[in-house]
Amino acid sequence: MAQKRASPKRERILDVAEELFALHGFDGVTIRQIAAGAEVDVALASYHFGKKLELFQAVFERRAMLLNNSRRDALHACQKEAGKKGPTVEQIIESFLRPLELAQETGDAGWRHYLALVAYVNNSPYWGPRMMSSAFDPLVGEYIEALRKALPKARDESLYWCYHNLSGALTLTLAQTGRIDRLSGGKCLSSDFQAAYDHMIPFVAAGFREVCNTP
Amino acid sequence: MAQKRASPKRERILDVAEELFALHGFDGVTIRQIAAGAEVDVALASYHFGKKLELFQAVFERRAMLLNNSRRDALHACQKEAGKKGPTVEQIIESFLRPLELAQETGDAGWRHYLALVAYVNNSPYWGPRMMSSAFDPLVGEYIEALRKALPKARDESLYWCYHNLSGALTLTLAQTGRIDRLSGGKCLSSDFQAAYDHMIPFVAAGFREVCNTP
DNA sequence: TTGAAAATTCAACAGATGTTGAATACTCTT
DNA sequence: AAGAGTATTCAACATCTGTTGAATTTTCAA
Repeated sequence: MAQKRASPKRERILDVAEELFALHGFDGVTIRQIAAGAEVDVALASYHFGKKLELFQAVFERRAMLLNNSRRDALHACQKEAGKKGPTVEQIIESFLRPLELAQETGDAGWRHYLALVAYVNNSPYWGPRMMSSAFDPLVGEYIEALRKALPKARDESLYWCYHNLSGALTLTLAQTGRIDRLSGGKCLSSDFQAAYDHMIPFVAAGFREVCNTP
Repeated sequence: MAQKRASPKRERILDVAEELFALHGFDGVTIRQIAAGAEVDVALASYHFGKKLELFQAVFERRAMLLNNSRRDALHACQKEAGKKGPTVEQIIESFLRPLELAQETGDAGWRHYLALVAYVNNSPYWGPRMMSSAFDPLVGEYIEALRKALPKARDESLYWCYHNLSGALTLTLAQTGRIDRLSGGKCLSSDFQAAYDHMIPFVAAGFREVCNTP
């Protein structure tokens, strides 16, 4: 049943589920924990979303399109600005990463939780193939085409493996495990997405150039 | 109770648990599923390992020391060979990644499952801080010191963020989600660790140089 | 205000879950 | 072969799980 009236408890269920699924995964969270966190009866989750799996998908899809639109706008903007010769590798990667940071700047903790959930899904051999490709692959294809244009000598395999490295570095960042905090003795913070991207962009761009410019 | 006699069923429990935990995570696997997979009674897991959490830890620790030793040998070997000036960034990263590949060459599927489990743990905001640092951080510290010596101009933050990028790219590789297979239309295979490292080593080395040579 | 539709709660189910204590089978030393 | 120690199974528990149908409350247009 589609919602007909504003139902704040419905949103609270999504918010709490988002946070808990990101932290413990699909099987590590019970409907009762979500209901308790949202201060809501257990049955309400089923009423609004049906099965547990459908709630999980609803959480995943709620912000997926917003994120895709934000990224697509950033990519097209830098393509328009670069003109006929096309954007540089740095500009393309920047347009891939910075939208994630803007989402954080709103101060909304929900986006932080959501990105950790995407990291969980993307890194999972079970959920990854089931949920990532339909939601994100089309836009990723656009990015890879843009990168191919910026790196004309690149072989296909090199391009995909390089994107894989970018995706991995990004995924571990979004997961916010706090491991770098301890490893660096507090010099680096998992919560500091801006610092992460400031270092990731030149790192990844240099990697692409090294691997994709030398056939 | 420590095992006093050779008990093949005990090993089978560890093998099956390794595979299932890697695929579905700690909460996504039941003791009964593990017992069924190992063709063993449910109670046997408790008899050998105690609580479910202790079984999980036993699986995680079984190969941790073997992996650490293999990596430490590789690092020390390339340090010895390089002499006083120390190994290059490529050599250090090679000694970090190639042992993972050798573990696969034995043909033992167990190592493949184990590495996917490490990826799951490392990417988890819940398990990462609890299990990774005690098992792997000491050796990671050695690697970072070696990298610092090879990149004398590097600031601490740069060094840690670059290692974070390396760790992320590696983690997604170990997870073997098969996403790159679909994305590349079969040109790249998640199961091909050698191809992954062949591209990852120059990619990451170039990234380190770019970020850590320009203060 | 009334009444219907939507939102929410209540109560309960059937099945699955981790764990345990007692019972049985196995293995090896003497 | 006897027997002690180990490995394994059997049977059962209390608790928790997702889900559902009925009852109740809230919302809002007429």
